[in-house]
Amino acid sequence: MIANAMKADTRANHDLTRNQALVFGVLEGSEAPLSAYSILDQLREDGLRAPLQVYRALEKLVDFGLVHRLESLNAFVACNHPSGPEAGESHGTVAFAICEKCDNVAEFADPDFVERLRGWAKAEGFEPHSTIIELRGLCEGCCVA
Amino acid sequence: MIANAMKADTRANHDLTRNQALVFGVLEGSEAPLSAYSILDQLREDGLRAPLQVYRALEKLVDFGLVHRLESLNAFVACNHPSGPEAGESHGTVAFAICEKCDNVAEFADPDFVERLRGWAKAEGFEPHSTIIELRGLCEGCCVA
DNA sequence: GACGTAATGTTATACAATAACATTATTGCG
DNA sequence: CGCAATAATGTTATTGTATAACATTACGTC
Ligand SMILES: [Zn+2]
Ligand SMILES: [Zn+2]
Ligand SMILES: [Zn+2]
Ligand SMILES: [Zn+2]
Repeated sequence: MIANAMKADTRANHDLTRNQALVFGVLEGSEAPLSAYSILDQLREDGLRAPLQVYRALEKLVDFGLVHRLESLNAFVACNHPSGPEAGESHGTVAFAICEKCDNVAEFADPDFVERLRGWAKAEGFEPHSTIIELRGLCEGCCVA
Repeated sequence: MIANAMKADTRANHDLTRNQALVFGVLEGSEAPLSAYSILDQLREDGLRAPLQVYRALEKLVDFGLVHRLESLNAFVACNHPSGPEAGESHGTVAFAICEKCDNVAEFADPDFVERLRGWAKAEGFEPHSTIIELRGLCEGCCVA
């Protein structure tokens, strides 16, 4: 699968440490976003014992652009951008659509939308260093049901 | 002051209970967003003892549209929409620009980019029930300094 | 006054994140 | 290699955020 090859690449590019690789692995294998503590629970067998070990790995992974933090959930997801993590996106603005029924998270970036936000900021003299956009609701599958 | 009169009106319209009025009062009097626990600290003299008393009041105030929750801060602010709380805004989409130096929060609503978001959602079949937009950065005053 | 509903008070607990400190790899260089 | 700088790890304790569960009290309505 091409997407997996790409992910393996970016992972290698960043030379993930053991803990980072473990945490990233759990997130990659999960459909839904996960809290740091539930990640920890899945890594007890691998020797992780303390929340801090997970939080430290997450911090790096977020820096690398491999993982996103969802502020409205206090949870984390592996990057699932259509064009792959870091394809010019990792340092751009991303938006998330979070289904409250099935926990699916769709990730997207709309340049026009971002441009409009930037326009408002500029007019106000506000200098944004990060932008959080999270839609909560029902995904297509859960909407009809 | 007209703004205060307006706020008093909306407060009266909702017939705030004692605890709700106390919590709202603290938020109105604060420049920066406040956590539930720091609100509680300011209300010990008034008889409040437990976090739940504050959280319950906050839940109602958010429902009324008098208060907003900032997801990226785990904190709350009194509504400061230009046209006043509930001026057609309370059930619309609002965005926040949060200064990380002085803690000032600017609240704004841009119908155009809300429309654009809605367009994306519709195309994806996603039915949003709430939208979170938070810009983190430096406000005009802190930007130059 | 009896009933349903909403608000309140209280205690205990769950969940999320960081502080502080000791230890161990890794890397780059003289 | 020997050594210093840097980054990653491990561990314990603590702080901060939010809710569960249950008992009680006020309030509107018939
Ligand atoms: Zn991404
Ligand atoms: Zn869904
Ligand atoms: Zn508002
Ligand atoms: Zn500022």
